[in-house]
Amino acid sequence: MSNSSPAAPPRRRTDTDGRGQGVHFDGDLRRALIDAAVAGVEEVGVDRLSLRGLARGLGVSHAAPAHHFVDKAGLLTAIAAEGFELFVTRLEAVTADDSMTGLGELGRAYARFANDHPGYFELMFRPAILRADDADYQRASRAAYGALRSHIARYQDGGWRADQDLDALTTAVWGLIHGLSVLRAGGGLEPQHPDTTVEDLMGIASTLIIPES
Amino acid sequence: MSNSSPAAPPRRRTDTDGRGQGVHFDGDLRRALIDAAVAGVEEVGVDRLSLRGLARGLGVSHAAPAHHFVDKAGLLTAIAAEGFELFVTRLEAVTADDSMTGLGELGRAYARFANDHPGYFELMFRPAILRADDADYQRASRAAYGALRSHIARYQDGGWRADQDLDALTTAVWGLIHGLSVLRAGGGLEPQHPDTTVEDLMGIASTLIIPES
DNA sequence: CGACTAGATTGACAGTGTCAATCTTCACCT
DNA sequence: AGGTGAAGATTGACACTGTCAATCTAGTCG
Repeated sequence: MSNSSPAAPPRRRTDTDGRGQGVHFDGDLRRALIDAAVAGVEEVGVDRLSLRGLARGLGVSHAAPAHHFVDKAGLLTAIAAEGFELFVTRLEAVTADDSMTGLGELGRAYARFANDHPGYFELMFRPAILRADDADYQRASRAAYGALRSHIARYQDGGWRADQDLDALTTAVWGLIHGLSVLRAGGGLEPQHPDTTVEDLMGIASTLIIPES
Repeated sequence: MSNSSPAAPPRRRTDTDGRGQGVHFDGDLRRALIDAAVAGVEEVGVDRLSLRGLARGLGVSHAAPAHHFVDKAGLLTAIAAEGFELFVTRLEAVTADDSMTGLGELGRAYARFANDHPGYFELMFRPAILRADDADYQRASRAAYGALRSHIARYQDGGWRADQDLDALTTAVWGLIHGLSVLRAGGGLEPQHPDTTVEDLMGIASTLIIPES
C-alpha cells in the first residue's frame, strides 16, 4: 500500500515542520548529538542524561546514537576529548601572545573555561564514566597536560623553582588550580562564600603560590 | 495450608546458613546498607552502584532500603554526611595535639583521608547526586569547613596572611588542597607521573603555598 | 545496473529506581 | 490480659534506561 499520508511523507532528517521547538539537526547527527548532550549535561548533569532522551529530542530512533558512538561511554568520551581540545586552545591563547604571563593568568583562564563550558568540564575529569583508554581522549588530555607543562617550563627557565622536577611541579600546579575550579564549578563546598567568584579565589591562590606575582 | 517447609522457616535476618559467602547483616540494616554501599562505591564507583544489588547482597527485598533512606540520593547523602564526620575527626587529630602544625601537615591529612576512604570521599563532594539540603549533610560539611577555617585562623594569628579575609583564604586553601587529592584519587589526570604519591605532591604544594615551611 | 555498505529503524531483553498495597512483628497502653 | 498501632520488611507493578540483534533504506562505486 502506497504511503498516502496527507502531510509531508517522512523525508527523514529535513525537519520540515516549522514548530522550531527544538534542536532540529542538520544532517550531521554525530555533531547534533554531542551538542545536545553537552547542553543536557549543563542542565541536568551527566547522571540524569539519557541516550534515549537525546535521540527523542533530535527526532531519531533510540538506537541511532549507537551507530556513531558505540556506547553511552563512547559519547561522553568523545565530548571529553573535544573538551580538552577546546581547553588547549584557550590555554594557548593565554600563554602564546605574551611570552611571560603569570601563573595567575593561567589559573584564571582555567577557571574561566570551567565556568564557560561546565558541560565539557564536568566530563573531562571523570575517567570513571569514560572510555579512558580511547585514543582521541588520551591524545587530547595529554596535549592539555603538555601545554601546561611547557608553560611552566618556560617559567622555570626564568628561575622560578628551577631545581624542582618539572612533571611533579606541573602536576602540583595543575592540582592546585583544578581544585579551585572544581570546588566552585560543581558547587563542591564553600558554604559561606557563595558570592566570591573563582577569579577572586584564583587571585588569592596565585599570590599564595607565587608571592612575588 | 500451614507452612510445612522442611528447612528452617524464614526467621528472617538471622542468617542461619553457614555459607558465610557474604555480608550477613546483624539486625541493623541501615548500618549494613551504608557499609555495603561504601564498599560498592570503592569497587565499582557510584554510577554502577544499584540499590537492588545492595539489597540482594544483604539478602533483603529490593524495597527494604527505601524504608531507611527514602531515596538512592538519601542513602548517598547519609554516607556523605558520615564521611564528613570521619573527616573532621581526622583533621582535628592533626590540628589539636600540636597547636601549630604546618599547613603541609593538614594537606597531608586531607590527602590521606581521600586515600584511605575513597568511597566516602567520592561522595562527599558531589552535591549533584546528593540531597544537598539535607540537615545532617549540611551540618557535617559545615563542621568540616569550620575545622579548616579555625586552623587557618590560628595560622593567621601567627602573622601569616593576616591581612586577608579569612573565609576567602580558607576557601582558597581548601580548593588548593582539594584539587591535588581529587586529581590523584579519581585518577583525574597526570598521565606522566603515576608513581608520585599524593603526599609527595602535597609536599611540593605546601612549599608552593608557604615558602618558609 | 547490481552489489555493497553506512546509517537509521524496530523490537526485544534484562536491570534499575520508585511507588502502592500488604503482611509481620513487637512494644506499649488501658 | 488482650488489643492497637506503628515500624520494618515484602511483593508486585510501572515507566524508564542501555544494549543487542535483525531489518530496512539510500546512496556509491564497480
